[in-house]
Amino acid sequence: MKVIFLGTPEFALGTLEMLIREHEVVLVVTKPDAPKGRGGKIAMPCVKELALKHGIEVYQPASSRTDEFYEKLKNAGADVMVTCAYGKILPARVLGITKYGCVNVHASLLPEYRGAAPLWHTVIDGKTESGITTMLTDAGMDTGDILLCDKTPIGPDMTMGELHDILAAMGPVTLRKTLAGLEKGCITPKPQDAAKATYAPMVDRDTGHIDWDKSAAEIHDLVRGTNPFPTAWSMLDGRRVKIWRTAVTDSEALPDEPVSGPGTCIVNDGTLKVVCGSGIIEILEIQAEGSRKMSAGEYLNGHGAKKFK
RNA sequence: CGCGGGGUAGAGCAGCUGGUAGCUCGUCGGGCUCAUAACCCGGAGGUCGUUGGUUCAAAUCCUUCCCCCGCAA
Repeated sequence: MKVIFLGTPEFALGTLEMLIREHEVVLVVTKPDAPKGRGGKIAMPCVKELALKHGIEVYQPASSRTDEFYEKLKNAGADVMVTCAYGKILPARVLGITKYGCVNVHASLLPEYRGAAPLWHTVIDGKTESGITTMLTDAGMDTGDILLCDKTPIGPDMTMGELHDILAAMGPVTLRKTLAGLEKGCITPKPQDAAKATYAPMVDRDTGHIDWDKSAAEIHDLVRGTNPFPTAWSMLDGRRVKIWRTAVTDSEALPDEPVSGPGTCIVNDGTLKVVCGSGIIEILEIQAEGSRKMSAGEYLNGHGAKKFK
């Protein structure tokens, strides 16, 4: 099939690769180049790099609501549009310009976790299962009819980054089946059960701010759900630290003396544990500002640890 | 030039109002012990990121470059 691909970040890479290999990608639409990283150097989306490597035309509009956008996509003469983490909403009139409509590859089990950041929220909420859902894009936010869905389990210590990689690899597989099914006409789109819908808003720095009043399990889920970005963080004795990896301790090994509430550190034998609203969490990997990430043991060799705030 | 912190023994840090370096962990040897990742004693290990300069003397002040990181976008 002739395909227009709309996507931006790394998550979309595998899917685009599959399309290039097995279909004819006539146009790649991605976000404009933007300042990135320290120093604010301008960088192109990685989807663009891949497209250019294969000599595919790249279109980077600032807005999708213009006539130019509409004309551009319509004139590409594609059979289907595929979106995968594009990052912009498509106006309804654009959705109808291709024979098979617009297929979205979404990283959650719809109708759960509609929206921009399903990967993060799935892990942060402590879910034990996720997957890839392909759907027919409609005017709403991930509200279209479901085509296919593949599931994958989430381990108790899996990070958002790990889930990202798993689902990024599953995306092309599910999409391949979806496109084949659409072509043969053997897929029946199923409406979503709106009553079960949940929403996954964008994550930012503040998403990773640890609230020590929460339970050890909730904090553990936040830590892995924000790893490697935006990373869970807290203030430890007045300095900002990122918490990279944690473990929920099963024992209630409280010290003899009474502790002064959530956030209190328990340092023992090169291990760093923290009292939470309920339960105790062990910090395995930590990073102070201006320093690289290190094990709790290494950190304790050079720093003290009294109280998180 | 977006703002800022930092590069000192294998690891993490202190020293930085100038006088050839110290702490915790690890490591090596010895001791104690029924035993130990515990404890005691002792040792090895650093051209203090790089360049140039100031000075009788620089890890410590100024300068060049390289690298790491936090924040902001």
